[in-house]
Amino acid sequence: MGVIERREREKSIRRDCAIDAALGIYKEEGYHAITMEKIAERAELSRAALYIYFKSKDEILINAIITHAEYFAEQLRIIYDNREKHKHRLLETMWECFENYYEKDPDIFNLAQYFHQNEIIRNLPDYLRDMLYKSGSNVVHIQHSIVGYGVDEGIFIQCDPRTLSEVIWTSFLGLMELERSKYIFREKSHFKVTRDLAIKVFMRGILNQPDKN
Amino acid sequence: MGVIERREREKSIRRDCAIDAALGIYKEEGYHAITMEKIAERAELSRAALYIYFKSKDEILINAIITHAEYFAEQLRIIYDNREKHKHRLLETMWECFENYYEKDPDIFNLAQYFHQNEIIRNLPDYLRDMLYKSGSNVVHIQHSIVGYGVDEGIFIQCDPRTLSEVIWTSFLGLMELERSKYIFREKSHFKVTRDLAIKVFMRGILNQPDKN
Amino acid sequence: MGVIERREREKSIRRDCAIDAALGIYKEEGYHAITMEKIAERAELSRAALYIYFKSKDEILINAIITHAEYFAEQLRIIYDNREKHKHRLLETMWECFENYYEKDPDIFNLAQYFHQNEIIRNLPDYLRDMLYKSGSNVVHIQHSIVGYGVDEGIFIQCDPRTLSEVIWTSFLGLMELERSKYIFREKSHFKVTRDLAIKVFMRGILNQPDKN
Amino acid sequence: MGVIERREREKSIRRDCAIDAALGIYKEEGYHAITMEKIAERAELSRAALYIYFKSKDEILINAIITHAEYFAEQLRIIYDNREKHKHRLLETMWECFENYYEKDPDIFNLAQYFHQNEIIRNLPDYLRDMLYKSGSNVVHIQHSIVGYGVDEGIFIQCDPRTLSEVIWTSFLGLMELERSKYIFREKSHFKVTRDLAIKVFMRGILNQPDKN
DNA sequence: AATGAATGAGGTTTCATTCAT
DNA sequence: TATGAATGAAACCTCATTCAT
Repeated sequence: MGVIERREREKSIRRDCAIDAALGIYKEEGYHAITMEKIAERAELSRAALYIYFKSKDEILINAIITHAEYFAEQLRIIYDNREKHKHRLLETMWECFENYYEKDPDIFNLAQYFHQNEIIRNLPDYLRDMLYKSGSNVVHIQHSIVGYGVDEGIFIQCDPRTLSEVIWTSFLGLMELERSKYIFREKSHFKVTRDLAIKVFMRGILNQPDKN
Repeated sequence: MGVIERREREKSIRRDCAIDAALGIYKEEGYHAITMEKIAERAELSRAALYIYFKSKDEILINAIITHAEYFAEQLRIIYDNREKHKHRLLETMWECFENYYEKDPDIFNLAQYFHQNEIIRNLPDYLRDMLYKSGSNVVHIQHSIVGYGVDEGIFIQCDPRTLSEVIWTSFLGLMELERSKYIFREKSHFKVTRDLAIKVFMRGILNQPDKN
Repeated sequence: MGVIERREREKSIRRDCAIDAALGIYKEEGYHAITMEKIAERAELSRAALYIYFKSKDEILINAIITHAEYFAEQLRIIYDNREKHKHRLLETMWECFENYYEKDPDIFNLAQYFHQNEIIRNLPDYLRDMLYKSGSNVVHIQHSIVGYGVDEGIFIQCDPRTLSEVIWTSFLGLMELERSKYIFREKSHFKVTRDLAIKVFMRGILNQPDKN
Repeated sequence: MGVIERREREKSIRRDCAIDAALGIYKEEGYHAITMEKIAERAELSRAALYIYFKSKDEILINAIITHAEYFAEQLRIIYDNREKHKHRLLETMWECFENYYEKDPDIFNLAQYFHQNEIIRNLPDYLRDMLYKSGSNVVHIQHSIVGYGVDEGIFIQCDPRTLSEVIWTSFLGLMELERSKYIFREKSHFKVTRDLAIKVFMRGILNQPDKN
């Protein structure tokens, strides 16, 4: 038993190695540069060995995304569990959580967005699509719960909580996309300024009594 | 003379054909599926002929984006020129313009966002990067002007117009990114609902006297 | 008649233009870089127009070589015609002629050698091979005559004049090949020194009474 | 261990196969006809497999040249090591060595000359240029040593040995170039006659006391 | 006579994946 | 379990040449 367990653990370590390798490449050289050869090299494995742990290249990437999403879901759950405590700063707390998620690993965040595009998903085999879907649903579900609480408590404006949840997420996404395309449009230093204004505007729009804040 | 003119027109038509073909493929099969062979086939040209009209595959795509951006800039300019008339619905008018831009060809919009990513731009030859940059700057410039007007007139909250312009654009971008990843998260019909709430929230946050609207 | 003549002359000028263009490219960028497009551009003609004056790309190049060879043959003929005068410096005079030929246009000289390679010639259509052959024979023939005179007069060592003619030519060729590959083996400044020693050695080997010189 | 060794040997064999294939094509169809597809076909490998063993097409050819040059350098070294023994026939011995080198594989010899041309080298990546350069330098260096010995011992005429070494090499090169272009100018059978005269003339020019020989 | 447009054929290289060992 | 070797399939791009006008 001990042997089997150890093996399982080793296997799991190797999987993580490969996932990290893939992300490292994404970070340094971009999506196009992720090749099985490079992943293998970084993970100190042979290319063929990767296929022992993963069925395909996409599976590696999807796993990277899911791992990250799980962390995100956890953080959101913590907020929900302590919702009473966060009552007076619910929106800010959510944003901070989003930003943590992003900042923990901006590359993986972007990779996730990349994969969530229609085009990519369409060409995925079913089982990977399902993995992605489940992981995404989970996150969405907790977000809904938090926003639902905010609406119920009269913290947010009165509306359908699922929809509002999407709007909040949306406003964050847009900011990140701006950040992503910063190269072409704007100097980097300006980003924080834009972010701050975005939050301000947003709070004004969503909170029931923005003045109070 | 007539001959030269006709030739120019034909040439222009063929260029457009190629661009359309590329977009068609993007629409149906996604970015990765765009190959010179497929473009050629759709445009009813040989692969080699494409290289008469464009120096490279990227040039085709960049041209698609720029053409579209020019249309967008034009629409924005019209708004600016008639800013007095739009005074009472300035934010809505901008949003409608954004949506028109998006809806005129959602694929090209997405393609543009795709190309604006750091990773992609980094690997573009200088002359294409410049084309993209100029086209982008132009749009941004007009947006700034409109928002500047809104701030000056006290329609929008008091703040730096360039920053606010970015925030507005950002909020739209996020919505579009949600739309893009709709496949995984949500049923399509829900999009409009989310959109409407987003606008409402946003107007509340940006307009000086949201009640009046 | 005048019209026809003028046309002929114009045609001839255009041909020369194309030939010059091809050589210019060879000089500046090397054999691989010679493309019909570049030739056309330099000759201020369209690519298609080149095919009015020449049946193929090779024909242009072969013509370049032949034109140059004719000049060479002429110079050799002048030496032969004045052989009595050159009696006391016959070998030097020949070498000087070779060097003039080379220096007039080193690139075309090298191009000629290039084309004279088995591989290239084998793939030439018959009519071009014949042109090359005739032009080459002509040069060889005059060289033979000069060397024959040198042998008859006892200036050169006693041997078959055709063979000796080849040996002389050979010794020159080798030097040029060294020059051609100078990049890899040697600093340029050293070339003249090598040349001078080569001539000295050679005169010692060929002349009947080298001391006298 | 045995496994690793065997693998190494097999790998080496495959590399040689590819090199041989390339040379075979060069021999039969000329430089321009060398394509990766043909090499692969002859070496009974896939095109992609070639890229396991070599980084590029040029690398295959350069390797062919270097392998051959190493053999040449070895032969020259043997002469140098036994220089005392060869004292009375030093020049002839060198020539014989040159001819062996040439005859062992005339095609590779010609290919080497081809690559040593300025134009070709200019477009080579640095690491290949260096390989070529090192291999060439090595050969040149040993030649210099031998000729240096000949000059010191008073066998050759008194002069700078490096320069004389180049002159000797040059005279051989020229003969080979004649051979290469034999197709156009002369019947093959005549080559030996020319060669013999060339050597005779050359010995007369270079040796201190040609009569003695 | 002249040309813009078009193309067929071919070139090098890349990469995810498989398989024998 | 692990891997070195191998490959099929595809991608982008080039160029000499032809043809309709």
